[in-house]
Amino acid sequence: MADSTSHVVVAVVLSVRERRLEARVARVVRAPAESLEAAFERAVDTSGLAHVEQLETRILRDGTLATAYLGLARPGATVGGHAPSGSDERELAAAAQARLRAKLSYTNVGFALAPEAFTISELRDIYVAGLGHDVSATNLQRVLLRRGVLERADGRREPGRSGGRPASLFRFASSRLTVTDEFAALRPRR
Amino acid sequence: MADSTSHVVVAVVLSVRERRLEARVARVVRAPAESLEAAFERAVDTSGLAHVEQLETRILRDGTLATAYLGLARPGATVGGHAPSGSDERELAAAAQARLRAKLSYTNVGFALAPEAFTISELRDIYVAGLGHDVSATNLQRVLLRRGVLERADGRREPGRSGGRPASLFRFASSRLTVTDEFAALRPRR
DNA sequence: GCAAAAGTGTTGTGTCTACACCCATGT
DNA sequence: ACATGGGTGTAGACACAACACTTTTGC
Repeated sequence: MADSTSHVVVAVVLSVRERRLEARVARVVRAPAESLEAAFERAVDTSGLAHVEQLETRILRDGTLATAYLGLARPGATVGGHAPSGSDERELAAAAQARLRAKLSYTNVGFALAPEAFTISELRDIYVAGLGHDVSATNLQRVLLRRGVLERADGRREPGRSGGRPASLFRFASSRLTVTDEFAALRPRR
Repeated sequence: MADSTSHVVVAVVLSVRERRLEARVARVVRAPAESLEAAFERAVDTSGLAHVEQLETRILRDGTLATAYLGLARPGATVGGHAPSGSDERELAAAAQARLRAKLSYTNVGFALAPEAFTISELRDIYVAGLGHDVSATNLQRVLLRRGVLERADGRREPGRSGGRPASLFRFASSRLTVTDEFAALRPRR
């Protein structure tokens, strides 16, 4: 572990469970001549991941060189790994959370945390967990529809025993990361 | 170089010269137990750099593990290194450029490319080079002043022989990276 | 009918682009 | 006087938050 010539790949996988953002961590020593992606795939079960991106490379407190990746899993996916433990893992988990938080605002990355179809309230819970602050379902719907991130899906969700209007279902229009909020400032002239 | 156990730090330094964005690249093998920052400082003259951040880690085509950094230099700083050559270096330079371009829009990172004091036209040239598209001096001034990124400096620039109104000087309010455009969307409720 | 949950209408605010117009200098 | 470059005024487009109101269900 503390071998100064070895290279470790750390996977930080985030997902929303029970309205909370959960982080799981796994690490693997990259074999010589092994690609970073291959090492990552040995670290976690990538079949449950809807999005992966590189986070950062640093030297851990024990002297190991480590490259961290962020993975996003939809609810219910089996992820593996363990809860972050130790300063390095906690810092990397925090970095992953910060990255997710920023990208939720200006990309469609929510697709990687949401199920296939969902109501706006369910999506709201996911955004609240990911962003760490309250979000209005009303405005969330309007913003994401206007940006073309969401589209209506067939069917509705029947209300529970306490009643209420049945909710329509929505889905993400794309499952590939795209930047949706071209910055209004300093954009090219038409 | 192609030793699969060695770790290389690649510095990509961007600066604006003659209204063009120029990239210089330097690389260094990181010594065992050497920090990433120390290796970076061996690669380039950091005294001329106003901002540094990590770009990405990848395995180069020759099999070497490489961690790339982006450095930004003000005009006239002596940088060292060489023009990007080879696919890897060109791709890393392109990644650096993309990163700069995005950050110019929503941070104050322009401070790292601009001299101490400058006219709006001069700043406009820097933004045009960094963004790769045309920018209106009128709106650039207003956006950056409104965001508090720029402030007025003392003095004016005398016109050249072709005449024209003398230009006032401005400076960046801060020389530390800050995100200036909190995304209007999905921001926390007050 | 009443409570609960979902969704729409509407208003106000802020930030941006575009462009007309005014200002200060050299020749 | 006129050209040149700097800077301001202002109008219009757009995206957002906030909140009142309507819709659709269970009980």
